[in-house]
Amino acid sequence: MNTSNEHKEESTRSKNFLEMIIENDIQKGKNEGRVHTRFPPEPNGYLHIGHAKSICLNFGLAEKYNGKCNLRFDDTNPTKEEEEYVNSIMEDVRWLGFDWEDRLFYASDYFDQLYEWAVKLIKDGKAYVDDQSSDVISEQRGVPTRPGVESPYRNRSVEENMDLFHRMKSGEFPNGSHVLRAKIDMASPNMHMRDPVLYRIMHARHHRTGDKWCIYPMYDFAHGQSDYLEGITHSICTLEFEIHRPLYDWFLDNLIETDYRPRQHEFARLNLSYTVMSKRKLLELVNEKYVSGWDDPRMPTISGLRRRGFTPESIRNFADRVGVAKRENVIDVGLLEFSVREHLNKVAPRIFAVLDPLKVILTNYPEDKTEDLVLENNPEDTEGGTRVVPFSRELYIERDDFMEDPPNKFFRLGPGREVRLKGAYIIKCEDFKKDENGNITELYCTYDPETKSGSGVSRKVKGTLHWVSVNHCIDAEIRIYDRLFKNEDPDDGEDGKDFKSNLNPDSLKVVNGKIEPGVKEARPQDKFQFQRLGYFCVDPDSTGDKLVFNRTVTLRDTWNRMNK
RNA sequence: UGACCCGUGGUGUAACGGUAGCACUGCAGAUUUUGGUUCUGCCUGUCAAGGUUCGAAUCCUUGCGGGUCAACCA
Repeated sequence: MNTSNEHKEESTRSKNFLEMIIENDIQKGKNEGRVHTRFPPEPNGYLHIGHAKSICLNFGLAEKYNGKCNLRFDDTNPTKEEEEYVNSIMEDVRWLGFDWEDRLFYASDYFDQLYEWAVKLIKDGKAYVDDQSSDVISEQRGVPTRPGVESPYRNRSVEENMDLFHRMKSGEFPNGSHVLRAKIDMASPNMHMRDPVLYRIMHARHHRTGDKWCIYPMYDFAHGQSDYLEGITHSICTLEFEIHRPLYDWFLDNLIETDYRPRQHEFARLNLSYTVMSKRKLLELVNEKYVSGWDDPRMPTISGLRRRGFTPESIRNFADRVGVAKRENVIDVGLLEFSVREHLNKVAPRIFAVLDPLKVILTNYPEDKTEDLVLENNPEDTEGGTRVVPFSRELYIERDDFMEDPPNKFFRLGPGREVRLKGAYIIKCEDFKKDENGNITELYCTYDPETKSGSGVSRKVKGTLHWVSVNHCIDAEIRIYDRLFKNEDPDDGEDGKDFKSNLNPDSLKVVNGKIEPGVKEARPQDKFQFQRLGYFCVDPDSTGDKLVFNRTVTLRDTWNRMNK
C-alpha cells in the first residue's frame, strides 16, 4: 500500500547505535559477517509494550541485515515458570507479526550441556561446591564498596567437588543445602564476579524436563552459553545486564575454544508516562483485581493493547519511533496514542454512534418515512466503499452537541441555530423540552429538504453532527477507557504511598450507546471510527444480542482542548 | 562513599571534528459535510567549567546530575 513511502523512510532514516555496531561487525567480518539475534523471555508473565520494543528490535535487526532471530524461553527457574505463559508469549509475538520459523528454543534444551560445562569448570579448578546457606554466602559477598571474603569451602579438591556436585544432581541433598559456585574473584568491584552461584538445588517439576533435574542453572550460567549454542552473534538485552557482561564473557572464555563468540549489547528499556511496566506491579494489579486480568484493555500488556483495539502495525511503528539508545527515557504515552490513530485513520470504517443520546424530532419530516442514505465508509480510503444508514423523523444526537445558551465559538446546535446532520440534511433547532429537573429531554427541529447531501445545494453551516435513527439504531455497551494512572509517574505517590494510590478512578466508564444498525454483525476485534468520537473495537464479551465496544483512543479534539 | 553506564528543545531520537536535523507535544493559520484527516508556519535544545583544534554536541580533564550492581530471580 505505502511500501514506497516506507522504503523512503527506511533509506533516509538515521541509524541507531546497535545498527552501527552491527554494520561495523559485518564490515570486519566478525563471526563470518552473520547476524543472529534472539528474543529470550522468561515464561513467568505476560508480555508488555516494553517487550514489544525488544521483539521489534531483535526481529527487526535480523530482518534488516538478512539474519535470523530465535525465540528462546529462558526457563531456568521451574518454580516461577508455566506453560500458560509460554503459549501467551508465542501468540503475542506472532500477533505482532514476527516469525521464528523453526527456531523455537528453550534454555532447558541445554541442561545436559550446561551440566557438562559445570563439570568442566570443576575439573579445571574453576568451580566449587559451597555448603553454606544463602544468608552466609550473601554476607560473605560484601558490598560494592568493600571486598567480600572467601568461602571456607573455596579450596576443596576437585575430587570432593565432583563427588558433591554429582550428589547434588542425584537428589541426595535438600533445597538450599549446597550450591555450585564459580571461583573468580571475591574482591572484584563487580559483585557479579564474586564467586557467582552457577547451580542451585530445587526439587521442583519443570514444565518441560519434568522431574529429570533437581539442580537448575542460574541465569548467568545459562544465558551466554545458550546464545553460543544457538549461534547468536548479537545478544541484545536491557541496561541492567550491563554489569553482567564480564561474567557472560568469563564463561565463554573458560568453556569454549572456537573463534566464534556472541557479544552482549545493552539498550535502555522502554518506560511510558502514566504507565507501570514492571511484571511485579502488573501482577499486583491483576491479583488485587484493580483490573479484570492480564488482557484488561487498560493494561500495557500486548494482550491488553490487542483487546483495547491496537493494531500490530501501530505498535511496530511506535517501537520504531521511540528509537534505541542507552539513556534512561520516559516516552510520552501520547506517542503510542498517535501511532494507533495514525493507522486506524487509514483502515477503520466510519460509523455513527451516539454515546449519550438526546432525542431530536424533525417536526416537518413525514412520520412514516424512512430514507436510506448512502455514506462513505472511509474518506481516507478511496476503495473503502459505501454503506446505507437509515434516516427518519426521530433521531438521536450527542447530548454534548446541544447547548441551551451556547457561546459564539460553539459550532453545534442551540436554540435557533442550524447544523448539518452528516450525510443528511441541514436542520434548525426551533424548540426544546425539559423535565422537572431542568434536564433537556427533546429537541424540536425542522429540516431543509433542499439541502440533502449530494444534492449540490448546500448552505454553509459551521457544524456537522453525527446521528442515528431512533427506530433503526441498535443498543451497544460501550466501555470508555482512560489512562490507568492519574500521575505521569505512577510511582510518585504522595507521602510514601505506592503506585496504587495513583490509580485513576475514572479509567473505565460503561455507557449504553446507540449505534447505526449496519454493524449488527460485527465480530470481536472489528475496529471502527465512531465518527467525531474516536476509535472503537468490538470486545469478545459481545453476545449475539448485544455488542460490546472498547474505546481504543479518542480522536484529536481541538474543541475539548480549547476549553481547558 | 567502589565499579560500570548515561547527560542534545516539554518528550524521544539524529548529527562517526565542519550549517544542531527529524518525530511527538504545544501554538498560529489554510482546507474540510468528522472541531477528524491533510497542508503551511512558529516556539523551544547540546549539564557546567577548563583544555586540544582553523573549527567541539562530538576528543581530553575536572566537576555536577541521573541510572545500575550487594536473589540459591531473570
